[in-house]
Amino acid sequence: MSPRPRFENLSAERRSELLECAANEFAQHGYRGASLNRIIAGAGLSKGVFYYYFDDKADLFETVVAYAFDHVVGSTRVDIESLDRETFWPALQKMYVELLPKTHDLPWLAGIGKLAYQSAEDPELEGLVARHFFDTRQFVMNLLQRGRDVGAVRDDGPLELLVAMVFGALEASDRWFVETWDGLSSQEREQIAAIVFEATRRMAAVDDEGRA
Amino acid sequence: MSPRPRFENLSAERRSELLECAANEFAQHGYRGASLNRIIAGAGLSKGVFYYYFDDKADLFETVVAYAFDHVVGSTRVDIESLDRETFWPALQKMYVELLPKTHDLPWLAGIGKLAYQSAEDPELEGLVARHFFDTRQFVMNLLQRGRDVGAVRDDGPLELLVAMVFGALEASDRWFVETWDGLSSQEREQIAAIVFEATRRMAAVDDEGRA
DNA sequence: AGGTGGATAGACCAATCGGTCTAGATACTA
DNA sequence: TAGTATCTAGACCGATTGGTCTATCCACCT
Repeated sequence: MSPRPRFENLSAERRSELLECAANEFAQHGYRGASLNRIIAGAGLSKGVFYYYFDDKADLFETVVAYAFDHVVGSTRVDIESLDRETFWPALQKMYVELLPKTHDLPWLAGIGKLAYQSAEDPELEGLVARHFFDTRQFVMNLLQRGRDVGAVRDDGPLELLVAMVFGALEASDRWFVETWDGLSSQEREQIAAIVFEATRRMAAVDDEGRA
Repeated sequence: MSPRPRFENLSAERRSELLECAANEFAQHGYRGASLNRIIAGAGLSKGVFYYYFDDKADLFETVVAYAFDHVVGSTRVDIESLDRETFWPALQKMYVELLPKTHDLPWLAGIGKLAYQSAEDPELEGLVARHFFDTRQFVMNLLQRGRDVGAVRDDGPLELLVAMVFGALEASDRWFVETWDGLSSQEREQIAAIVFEATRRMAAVDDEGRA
């Protein structure tokens, strides 16, 4: 009865086709606005087969969110404890530039991330996406807390606020990047990515680090 | 036949009740996800009276957006040309702290702003909200461009990118503020508002200004 | 050949969607 | 009192929604 094990039996292509088709629909129209019928038709499935693999719309949404989060957090591994005052920001920069191309290759990723963020408050979805969202948020919180402990991150305000602002700025830059990506040379991309990171660091770093 | 003049005849209470009810619904569920029936019922109107005052859902949405934008831009007047290197950031700070309480009193404001932002790409809504959105964006662009001209704003990247990041960070901080507002003393509010502004300024200011 | 369970297709359902239309209430004018 | 314009109410419409159910097909086993 549980849909997930069944779904794993599907061929990887059909799985990812459905998931990315759904991700696009969700990213474009939001959870409620997304049409399940459109997703199913778009992925070339019949009603029957969809409901054979999934319980309902919410189940699909959770799977999509998990799929998206796996793409991101699955590719970022950092040993927080090993970071110190000197290595903190360079390590984050490395993480950022490695992660950035993904948001272009998988343009729905940013959309789903934003959607998970805002739908964390939707009562109908509460608890479904909460875990994934909470995990990621917790990871970033731990990261910045470590930054504070080693004296690399400012500590003159609530940590949650700082996390929110960093997320917000990076999300906005991602959106800009996705729109502009094709018109940029790889050289420009690197250059601008450096600017984005540096600007974000200025916002979050302690005063001493605020200078280049 | 045009709905706007008629709508102006309604009592101010019923007008704002409908508009804010609609704003909440739109902010929560997005344009497509918002239920017109729910809005109408929530505002205590009948189908007939609604369609007597409005053409359709899109018309209502545009009115709501205009209502929200008026609240914001109507209360901010700044003579861009008069800003110079010394007065630039202080003037913006004054603007910010005056604007901030509004996002608490009118919590749907931030939601509508974000919605207008993202629905500017929805083909069905194109042109409807575009003007309001474009005007505001243009205003901020002009503002930061002036900042560049007088040497107060960094100019090592695309201006659009900088605007996007500033918007993103401030929007995120707004969201945090709305959630946390009630638990803060007015003293804490001022203090944190100062931190938020200072962090944002660090991101956008030229290096010399990055220091307190 | 007959049986069994995984997989698939699509007709079908009640509920809801945005939107239309008619009937009537109210109020002012002639 | 009859007429007219401004409102208000809600029944009603076709389309679409998320979701159910039955029939069939196919592979494998005996």
